Amino acid sequence: MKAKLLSVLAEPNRLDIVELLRNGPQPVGEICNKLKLHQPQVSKHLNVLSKAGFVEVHPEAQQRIYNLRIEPFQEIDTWLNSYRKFWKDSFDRLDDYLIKLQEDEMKKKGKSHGKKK
Amino acid sequence: MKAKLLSVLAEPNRLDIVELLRNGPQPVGEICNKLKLHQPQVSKHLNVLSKAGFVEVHPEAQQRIYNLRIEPFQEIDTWLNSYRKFWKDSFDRLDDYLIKLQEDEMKKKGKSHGKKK
DNA sequence: TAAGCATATTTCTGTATAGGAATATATAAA
DNA sequence: TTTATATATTCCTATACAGAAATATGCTTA
Repeated sequence: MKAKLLSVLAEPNRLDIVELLRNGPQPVGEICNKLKLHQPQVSKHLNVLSKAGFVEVHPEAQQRIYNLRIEPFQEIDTWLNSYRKFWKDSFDRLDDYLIKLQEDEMKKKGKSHGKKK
Repeated sequence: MKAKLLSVLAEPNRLDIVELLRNGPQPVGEICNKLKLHQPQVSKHLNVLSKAGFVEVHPEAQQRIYNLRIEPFQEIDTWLNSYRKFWKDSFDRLDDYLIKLQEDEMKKKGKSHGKKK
């Protein structure tokens, strides 16, 4: 995972553009109108998004229709996966803690759900 | 989803710190050594991470042990969810396209898997 | 209380980049 | 071929922020 990929989405207007494009492909003008941004800025942001692989463009007459590409999101998803193990461990530890409380308090019945340690 | 959250991870050294903390809690000095960073910079990055909720600290004698918190990652995960629908639609459209090719080519058997349109 | 280690904070500087304004390019229509 | 529309590009400026160096704070032990 490169920080560069995240930095592209870390700019508020750029993130807005990406979120807008979730609804489907849009020409530049539409994006300007909906987000109340000036055209040159939108073009520049789209250029950055394009270089990072977040969007692709399809010319249509004088318009240029931009749409999202899934690959970078999948890359982020894959990266997040390496943290899911960490979450699970966290929950295991919480689980251990709750079970310990339970045992300390009443020492009567064993655990009812999975526990690793 | 706030761009602010992503911007915190978009800084390379900060991302490195986060990735390091996946392996477990670490005192500041350890982080400095392992990442070859100067202590004041690490403290400042940790401060940013802390304010954004990515880490929490537990003092231990003169040391301060930092560890990851799961909430911001869950937030990112939730945000990514809203793009999974988009992926699915993308795959559906690819599916449609492949099916259409297939039909155009041989017009014999119907589809064998889910199709929305 | 003094001394030592671990960490935090402050100040300064350089750099990257987002936005504004003007202009260039490309396609379509008259 | 001129004009209009849609988008891209260039140049400039201001701001945010990461790193360096120096210093401050806090905890521990003698």
